[in-house]
Amino acid sequence: MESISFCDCDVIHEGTVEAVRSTLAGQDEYVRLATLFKLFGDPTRVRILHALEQHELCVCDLAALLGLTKSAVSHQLKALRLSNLVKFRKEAQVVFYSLADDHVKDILDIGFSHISE
Amino acid sequence: MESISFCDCDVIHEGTVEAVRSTLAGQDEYVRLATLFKLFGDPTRVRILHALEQHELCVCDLAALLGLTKSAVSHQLKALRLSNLVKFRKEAQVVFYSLADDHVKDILDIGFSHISE
DNA sequence: ACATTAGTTGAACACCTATTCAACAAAAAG
DNA sequence: CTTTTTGTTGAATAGGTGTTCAACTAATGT
Repeated sequence: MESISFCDCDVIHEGTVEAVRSTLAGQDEYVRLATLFKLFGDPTRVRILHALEQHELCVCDLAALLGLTKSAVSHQLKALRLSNLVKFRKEAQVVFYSLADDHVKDILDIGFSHISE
Repeated sequence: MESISFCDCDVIHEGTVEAVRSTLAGQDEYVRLATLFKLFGDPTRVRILHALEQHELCVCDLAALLGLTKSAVSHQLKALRLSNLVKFRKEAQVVFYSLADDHVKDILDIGFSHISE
């Protein structure tokens, strides 16, 4: 019993596992990747993002469009803002939100194309 | 006060909102979209998917590679299987998992390219 | 037959998350 | 100045999620 117990089983395909291991990224990268996709993993947020893909909108516009409270929209926009998926400009007391860059649209598009098959 | 209260505010840019509304998909589509992205929204699952992108692996391989129990891996693989993101073949008592199609790799790639900027 | 191993499963647990509510700041309008 | 409205925020609550644990099946080997 000299084997280091990485897991609860005798390892099977050692060569393959080591080959794959050398190609994997660090844990941090997967956390960042998951954090990104998690933002697309909520119906309300993808609706907000898809709406903003069409046109810049203020918080009230989004609330009216999606049937939500301003508070709910604002909370979600904060999450999207902190991850740099949306940007905003302030005009008087109205805050207009829009997509931060084309990457967001690309991710939405690839998702749409996947679910329609 | 004859206005229908879609939300807790007087609506602002009615024309824009209606224009955007006509381009949006049904709620079901956003739920499906979010369900898809949610599967990529967990560090363990994206590590599994990225490993399977390199080579097909059995449950023990994945457990050893990622430092997880077989149970934890199996639970995640079940979720990925039910959404048709991975497929499997059984050889004796060993179950080999691999990516279901190239779409999975495409989604991972676009995610990686987004976080590296 | 019996023991061992790969894999699955359901329940339990702790943790996270999305919406609601109430309170608040800031700008506009009266 | 006072009121109204957009927008943000923090606390609270309810629902969802990932891992662990124990029990189980199926296939292998002795």
